[in-house]
Amino acid sequence: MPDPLLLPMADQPTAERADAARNREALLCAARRLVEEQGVAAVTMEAVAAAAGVGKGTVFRRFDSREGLMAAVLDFSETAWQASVISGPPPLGPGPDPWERLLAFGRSRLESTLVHADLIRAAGASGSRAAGAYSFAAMHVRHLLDSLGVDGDLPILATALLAPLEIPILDQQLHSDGFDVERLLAGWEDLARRITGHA
Amino acid sequence: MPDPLLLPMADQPTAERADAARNREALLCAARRLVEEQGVAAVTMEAVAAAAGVGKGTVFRRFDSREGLMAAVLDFSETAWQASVISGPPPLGPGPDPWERLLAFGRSRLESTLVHADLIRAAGASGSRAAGAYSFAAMHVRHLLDSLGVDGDLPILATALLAPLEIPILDQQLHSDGFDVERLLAGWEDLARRITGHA
DNA sequence: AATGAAAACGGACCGCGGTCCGTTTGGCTC
DNA sequence: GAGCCAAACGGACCGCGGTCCGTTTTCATT
Repeated sequence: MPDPLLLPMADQPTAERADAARNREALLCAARRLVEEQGVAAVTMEAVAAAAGVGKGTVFRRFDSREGLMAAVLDFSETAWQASVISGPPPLGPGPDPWERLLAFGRSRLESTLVHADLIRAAGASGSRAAGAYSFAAMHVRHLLDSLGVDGDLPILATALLAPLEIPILDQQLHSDGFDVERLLAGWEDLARRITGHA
Repeated sequence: MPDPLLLPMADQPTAERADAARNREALLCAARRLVEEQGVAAVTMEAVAAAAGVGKGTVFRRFDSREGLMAAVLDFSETAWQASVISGPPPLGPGPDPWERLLAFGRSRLESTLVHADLIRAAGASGSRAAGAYSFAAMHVRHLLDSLGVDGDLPILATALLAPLEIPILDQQLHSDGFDVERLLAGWEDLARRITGHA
């Protein structure tokens, strides 16, 4: 019988077994290498499995699907970006002027999305949103809007601001419509001005 | 030697051969039936080919890919909707008040997108945009914005208005964030008000 | 009607994402 | 350390999207 004094520790429901954790790490590592050496298209589940020295079934057990694996790879880069938004230097990081911060956010988000475009596309539905109720970006924008004294349905307005920066919309504008990045950025800042009512 | 007097007629480069046209029709027909009887997921290229009584290769020859086929099926419904926007009854169709028309457009577009959601997802990148330089919807919104006297980069502003009505964004808001359709619609109208500067 | 070349056809074939299930392994308890 | 069970493993297997290429059909020309 387990000691009842040890039970209330309430660690996570069931931790990951040692071999499982090791394999997860090896797989993520192999996937990252494949992405940067041969591009996203070359990242086959079988290739990743082989590169990590495990069976194909294991990849699926750890990441559910190719999209899940891509999302995990993406998360790696994404986390660094989030950190610079939360605690980096102004104007992107915390600073006195929310408006400047919003502009910096838009520019940074646009760049970051374009850099990881292939990965985001490959991550499918998991490419844009995080695990929690709101994605990090939505929460942040909502917060900035609040700081700017905007009133209205802030979660919805935040989405309206983020939507034109999502990959499907960017793809259309850049590749079908032929707009260039400068124009998109200027347009986005205009949109932000109209939504916030900022001078 | 071909008669030079007949050459300058300049009909379309090369018309579709009779059997090809017949098969295209049969395939589209079969695909539509499969969609409405068994859902989009059941629409396999092989299934469509079998239902139309042709070989699998023919389906690809006519529609390039599954996405292409889906886009063709979608186009069928889409055309009817476009007609009602162009020449239907107000407020969606032509009328005296562009603002009311814009609101009607948003509502109608949202509904239509949700109704065909599965098909649009299956049509991938071809799901949202048309063949020409601008999709029909973008052109229409751009025109309405112009009628309302909005100034700025109208193509970009039109995209900003359409982006929150695209499937990926709707999916996130409806399924991850848990917003309901009423709220999305109210939010969109607010967005339209802010963008146009309408009272 | 005969003919010849371009276009269309069909189905075998390939690669990849995803599943299944018999086998192995890690980490408990005694 | 022995023994047990849940968890993890691995690779054969399946279905589908997409390609390829030898065969058939259409149609313009004569």
